[in-house]
Amino acid sequence: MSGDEAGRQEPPRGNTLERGLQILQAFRGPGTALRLSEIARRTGLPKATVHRLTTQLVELSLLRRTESGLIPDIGLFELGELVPLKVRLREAALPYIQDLYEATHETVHLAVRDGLDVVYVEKIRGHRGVDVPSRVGGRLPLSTTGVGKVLLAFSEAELIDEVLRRPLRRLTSHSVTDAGLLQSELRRIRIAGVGYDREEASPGVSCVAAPVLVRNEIVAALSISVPSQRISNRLAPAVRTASLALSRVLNRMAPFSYGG
Amino acid sequence: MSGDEAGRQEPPRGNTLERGLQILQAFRGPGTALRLSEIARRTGLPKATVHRLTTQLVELSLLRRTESGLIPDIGLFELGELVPLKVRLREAALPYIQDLYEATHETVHLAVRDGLDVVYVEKIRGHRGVDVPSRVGGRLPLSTTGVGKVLLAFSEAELIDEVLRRPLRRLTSHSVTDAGLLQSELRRIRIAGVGYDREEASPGVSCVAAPVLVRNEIVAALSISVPSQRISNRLAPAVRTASLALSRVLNRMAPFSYGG
DNA sequence: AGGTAGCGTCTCATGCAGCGGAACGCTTTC
DNA sequence: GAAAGCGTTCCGCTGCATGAGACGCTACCT
Repeated sequence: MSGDEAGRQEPPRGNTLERGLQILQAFRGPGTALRLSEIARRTGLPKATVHRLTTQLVELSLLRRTESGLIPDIGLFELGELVPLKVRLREAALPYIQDLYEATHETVHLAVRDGLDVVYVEKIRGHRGVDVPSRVGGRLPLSTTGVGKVLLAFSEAELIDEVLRRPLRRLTSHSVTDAGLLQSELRRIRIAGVGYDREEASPGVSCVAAPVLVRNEIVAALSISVPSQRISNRLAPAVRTASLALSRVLNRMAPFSYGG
Repeated sequence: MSGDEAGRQEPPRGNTLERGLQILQAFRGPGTALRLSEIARRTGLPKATVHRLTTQLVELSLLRRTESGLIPDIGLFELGELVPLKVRLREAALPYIQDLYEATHETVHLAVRDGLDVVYVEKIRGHRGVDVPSRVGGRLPLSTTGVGKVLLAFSEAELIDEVLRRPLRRLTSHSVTDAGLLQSELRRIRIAGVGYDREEASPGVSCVAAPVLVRNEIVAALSISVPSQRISNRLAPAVRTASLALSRVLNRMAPFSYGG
């Protein structure tokens, strides 16, 4: 008999949509352009299948062929801009983000929570701003960033417990990995209305973050990231002012229109 | 016209990916949240099919159910941020866009060409900036906007002819609809290195645009939009400066990395 | 009350389109 | 010349997508 005792293989779930998505998500890893075989490797799909599906995706303008492989194309970008979470929230927040940038000339972030992750919605940077490794559309654990800790601090106790129960991931040597420490820090954040990140996500970079609350529910967080030596106590009031102003504006909008 | 082959009406091509995309694209129209029946109407797909596919899309985090209908969800946003055209180009351009904003405090646009359309890649706005109806990810005809005319002016003669051959769309009473007029304006743009839009896309709004050229090929355009009464001759040099600086930076990057 | 229109959901027989192992032709590398 | 990697194509099997239609529900009319 053939030794297929492993039974490892997924029962062939013929879900075309899911497979198409798998292929697109393969581009989340390192590298910009991927060759067909590389996609097959990352997704675990047979080469012939990847070939067929990518051909379709190219026709739909979601992927594009270049000499160095396939890359996500403009159609995918247009789809992404249909998401109210992104569009509406960003639109409302942008003027306040600009104020913040102009007052400090540092890198500004706008982020929301999804599951146990921070997802960055906007990132504004000038020439002088530090280039933190965050990416719009990228994810990081809640416990390792300024915005993450703020988003967590104002969430329901349930979610906080969930995070504390799990092992805390470490991005730098300064990352908080002790549950007790994190817990007391969350308490401090709730009182102060501001959270800090001291090189916990990226070496040499500190940041100050504040919550955006709508009807007492947290919907987003704003932050400023600076090289640690440039940290100053005039940053917190600036971030706090912006987050309060944005909160006030969002209160007047319909909840679903910003993705809540 | 008669060159069309017999296949007049699409026989039911069982292309799941295409249908999934159709459903997502239904959200391009007016309205944020769509009910299932409305999606069926817009796409022309049977209700049962839409039901099945939307269920899958929800599982994949591309759509989300709300009480007022389905809306695009965070997963779709994340996919959109995988597109180098958006990410790389934006990343490189952002500092210069910020300079431009800070110098003028007006609404700044970054756009590229796709086919015969302008596609907006970035839009930065403060409190004072006019709220033009453009949307990031949105499309407008090349001939009706400042960025569009600049993108066209520096394209191959082939493309220009193609546009001139077709009827020119009109967005306001000031829109250029005469091919001869447009042609001479394109010539002026090529000489001056700057293009103008005098209420041709939106009533009361004028704008100044400049090309971003890499190795003598146009890859994008920058613009500033202002209420017509605020138009001033110090805008053109500012836009020109930014576009030249950005061009210089992009020259040092690999072509495919910004979607070229 | 009934009547109607709209909504989302679920079923199920049918057949066709997705499936993927395998073979192919090509280039590059050793 | 062999081997390894690439993208492409073939083709028979079958499992899944398909969509008409029934169903239950709510809302809003008579």
